[in-house]
Amino acid sequence: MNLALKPSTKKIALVDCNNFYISVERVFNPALVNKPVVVLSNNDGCAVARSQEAKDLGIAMGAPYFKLKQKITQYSIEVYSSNYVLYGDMSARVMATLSHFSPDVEVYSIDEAFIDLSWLSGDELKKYATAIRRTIMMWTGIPVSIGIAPTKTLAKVANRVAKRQPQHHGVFVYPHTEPDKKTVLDTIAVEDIWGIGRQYSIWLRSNLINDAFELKNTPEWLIQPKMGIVGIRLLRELNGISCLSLELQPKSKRATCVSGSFSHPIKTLEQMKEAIATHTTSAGAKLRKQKQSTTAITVFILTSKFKDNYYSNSITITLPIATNRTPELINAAIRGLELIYRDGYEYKKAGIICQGLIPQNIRQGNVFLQDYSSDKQQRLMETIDRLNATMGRNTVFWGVSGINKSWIAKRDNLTSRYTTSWSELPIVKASLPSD
DNA sequence: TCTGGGGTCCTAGGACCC
DNA sequence: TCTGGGGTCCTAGGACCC
Repeated sequence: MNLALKPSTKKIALVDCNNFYISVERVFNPALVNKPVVVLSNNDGCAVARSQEAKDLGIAMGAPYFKLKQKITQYSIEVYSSNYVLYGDMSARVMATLSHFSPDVEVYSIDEAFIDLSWLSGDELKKYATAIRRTIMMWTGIPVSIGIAPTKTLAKVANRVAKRQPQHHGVFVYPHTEPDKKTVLDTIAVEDIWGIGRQYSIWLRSNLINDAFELKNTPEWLIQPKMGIVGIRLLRELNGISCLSLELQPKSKRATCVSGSFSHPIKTLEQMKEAIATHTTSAGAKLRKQKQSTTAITVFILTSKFKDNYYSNSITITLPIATNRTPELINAAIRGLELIYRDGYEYKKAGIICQGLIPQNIRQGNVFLQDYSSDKQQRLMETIDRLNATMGRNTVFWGVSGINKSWIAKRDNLTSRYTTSWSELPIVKASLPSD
C-alpha cells in the first residue's frame, strides 16, 4: 500500500458554535432564549442565521427578508441586523478558550475551529470534549457542538451527528467498526457532505450516489473526471485517509474585497464615486491592518439581477507600484469606475477587489516612478488609522467619499457593540420591589 | 420598495518564451 | 496537406465554503 494512503491515526475535533450569531445575541439579551430569532445579512437583505425555533417555523437560510415579513409578524419572530463587530469579538473569546485545551488550533471560520487531540486515548475523547464544551459555555455563554474523527471531512460528519442527535449531548466521536461507520454515513445525505455543493450533488444523485456511505464506496475513476483532485481528496478523507492537514498559521490573504448593496439604487456617477471611494477607503485600512500592499485593483458595478435592463461590468487596474495608501487606491479605483460606468442604469451594488497582495515591506521599485516609501504619506496613513481606531470609524475620511451617503446599507435592527465600545456597554436596569 | 458579503481552490485556455 | 514541443505565467470562470 502506498505510504501516503495509510489511514490517519489522528484525532481531529471540529468545534462549531451552534447558531452562532443567534447565540451571541442571546448572551446579551437572554429574553431571546427559546424564542424564534433571525439575523439578517448586510443591508438587511436576507436571513443568514436562524435559531432552532425559527428553523422549525420554516425560515430558510438565505431567504429574503421581504418574503419573511408575514411570518415574522404572525409568529412574533425577533429580527436583528448583523453586528459583525460584536460577533468577531465573541468569536475571538471562543477561540482563546480553545487554546487552553490544545496547542494546535486552526480557526476555520468565525464560528468553527479544528483542533488536534491526537495525544488522547479513544476512551478519553468524549470526556475531554465535554469539558471543552462546558468551559466555552461558562466563559463565553456560547453553546458548541464537537465532532471528533481521523480526518477533517469525517470530523465534519461527526459534528453534524453531535448537533442533530440530542442523545449525544453535543459531542460525537466517529466510530471504529465498519458497521458503526455505515450506520453514521447512511444518515448523511450527499449534499450535506463538506465540499459537495449544488452542482456536485445533482450530478452524484443522477449517478445514484445518494449518501455519504455510497460516496465513500464509489471508485475514484468515476469521481475524478467530474470533480477532479478535489473529489479524490474528499473520497479519501471519507475513507479515513487524511488529505487536508491542520493549517495552524493563518495564511496571508491573497485577495481582499469590499463591496456592498445600496439601500436604494444609485443613478449618478457622482454618487457612485462616493460609494467606490468609501469601499476603497475600507479596503486600504484592511490592507494596512494585514500589513499587505496590492498590485491590482478591480472595480465592479451592477444593477439588480432580479430586474430587467441588467447591466454589470468590471475592470482591473494594475498599479505601477504596489501600495496600500488610500489616495493612490482611490485614484486608481475612480479611474476604473469612469471607464465602466454607463448612464441610464439603476445600480444596486458595487465593490472593489484588491488582488496580487504582497507583504507591505516588499516594495518593488519602478524605475520610471519615484518611490514614495517611508515618507510623509506613510505617516499620514498611520495617523488616520490611529484616529479612526481610537475615536471611532470615519472620524477622518476623504472628501470624495461623500458626507450624506444616502445610499449606505440599511441596518435597522442593530444591537449594540456590547464588548468593544465603551459607549455601548449593556445597561442593567434594576428596580426595587415595591411592597 | 425589499434578494448578503468575503473568501478559497482548481482548471482550461491564451500569451509568450526558447 | 501541413501546423514542434515543452514550459511558465496570467486570467477568467466554475464550484464551493461560512
